[in-house]
Amino acid sequence: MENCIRVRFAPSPTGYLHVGGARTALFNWLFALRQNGIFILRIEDTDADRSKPEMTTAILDSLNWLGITWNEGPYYQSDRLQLYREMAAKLEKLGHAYPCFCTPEELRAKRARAEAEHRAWKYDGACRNMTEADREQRRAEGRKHALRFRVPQEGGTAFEDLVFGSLELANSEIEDFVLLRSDGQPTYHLSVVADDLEMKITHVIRGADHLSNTPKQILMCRALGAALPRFAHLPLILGPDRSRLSKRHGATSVGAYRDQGILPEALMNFLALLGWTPAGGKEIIAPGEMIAKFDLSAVSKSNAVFDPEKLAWMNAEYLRHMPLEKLMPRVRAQLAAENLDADAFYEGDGARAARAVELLQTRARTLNDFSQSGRALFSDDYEYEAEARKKFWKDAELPGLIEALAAMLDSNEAWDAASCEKVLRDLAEQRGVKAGLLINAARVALTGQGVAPSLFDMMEVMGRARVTERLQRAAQVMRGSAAS
RNA sequence: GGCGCUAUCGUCUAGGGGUUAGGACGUGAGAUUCUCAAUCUCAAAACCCGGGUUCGAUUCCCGGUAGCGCUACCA
Repeated sequence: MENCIRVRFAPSPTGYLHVGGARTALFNWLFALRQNGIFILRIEDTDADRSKPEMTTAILDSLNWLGITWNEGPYYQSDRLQLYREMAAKLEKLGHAYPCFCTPEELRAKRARAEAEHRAWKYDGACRNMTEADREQRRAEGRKHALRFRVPQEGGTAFEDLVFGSLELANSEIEDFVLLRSDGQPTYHLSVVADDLEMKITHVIRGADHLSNTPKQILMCRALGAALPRFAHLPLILGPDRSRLSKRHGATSVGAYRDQGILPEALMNFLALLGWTPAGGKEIIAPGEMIAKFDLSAVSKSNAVFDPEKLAWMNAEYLRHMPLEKLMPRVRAQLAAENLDADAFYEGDGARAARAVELLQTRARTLNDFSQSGRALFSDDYEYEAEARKKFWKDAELPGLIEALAAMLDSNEAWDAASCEKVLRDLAEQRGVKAGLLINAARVALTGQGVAPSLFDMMEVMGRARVTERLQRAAQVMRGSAAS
């Protein structure tokens, strides 16, 4: 396995897993599976102030929920500080790094001044060419120092990105960046290179926000005499206003979509299509097919706006086409979260519970719809929507008609959708009213809503006792509100 | 500001020197109908601008513009 492909996803636990991170994880995962490689999870928690352990848990949960699995890790950078210090020491010994005694305050001041004078600011190398004697003296004074990388002043750094193609940056554009903070903590640039090298990462697949960091990391690899990994940068995911996705765009975390009733397979499919088009152009695509078709060279170079509308459509698509036996457990879990129990409601008749779910299936956009707009199919505790009452209960004859309907249904021999429909249509004809009047009024009676599945299908599922009871109750309510 | 990257319908995208510039979401209209979905049909909707190369550019090159990224002792 010497030439094995190795990739990693390296989130920092400073927040929840957002959709951009999830997409990066997904592409790494797809690539690893496609190439028969190893997918490593690494937690970049070197910023002790901003990292939160509970965020790590949340990130792992989100990845698990999405079905993105890893072969190694999670590794924690905070456990690997020794490695970074050793690498820093090696770079310093080789003359590729030097101590910098400038304090953050001094640097901030210089930067502010440069900005005020509209000059471009880059670390000025104040400590770059300090003599060893000077360094010793400062150390003797007890002054803390950071360690900076000595960037070559000549030439440029070029690399071939698997997505963006050949790129080059003049070294003069790169400042002597910090490797080790004055408290001895490594910075991102150090730890990322140390880990990618030590973990023998072959392909660095990450967000395009790291594009401009890449030359720095390449310079470090070269200084160390190490082989370079390949790089593939992914275009960023933007909010509807084309700015980088952030909290103010509403739901951006994977967990938020889970809470909205989005299916993990729908979110995965949707994310896969953000920046990548599988050959063949089919949009609904199962993980196995994604893996088989995944190709970094087919990844787009331009940023993509996250469109929740399309996600919603795709989720509905998954909901509609999911086999009932797969859907049921998810709906049960969703109902349970709302303290509803389909099986108890249907007295243990699983087939009827499933039939109820089926009625809602083509109409549901999210899993949450089953307990929300579908509530009356799983609970006797539901409310009549004011708008529905206003629209469908306004006819003065309705209370009598609905009571008659209840009575006729109650005494009708058969109980199925077709016979319920016949009873209702016969009644409508007898009384000389349109069937639609009764149907719509009855729908509101049975569900409290103007919008619901087909009335007769619902009657069949709910059963005689419940239907007649709900109709009678509705007639009472109609009378009550007419009187008041 | 400096440096870099990117640029096809509102959005995700396909395509590519000669095409009626294709698909999907969304939008509009219609069919169906017990409401709403689903389903089916149809429609409107795009090559950022300016130069060059070429018989011919949306496609290739250059410039502009715009958007985004980086510009931390954040990652």
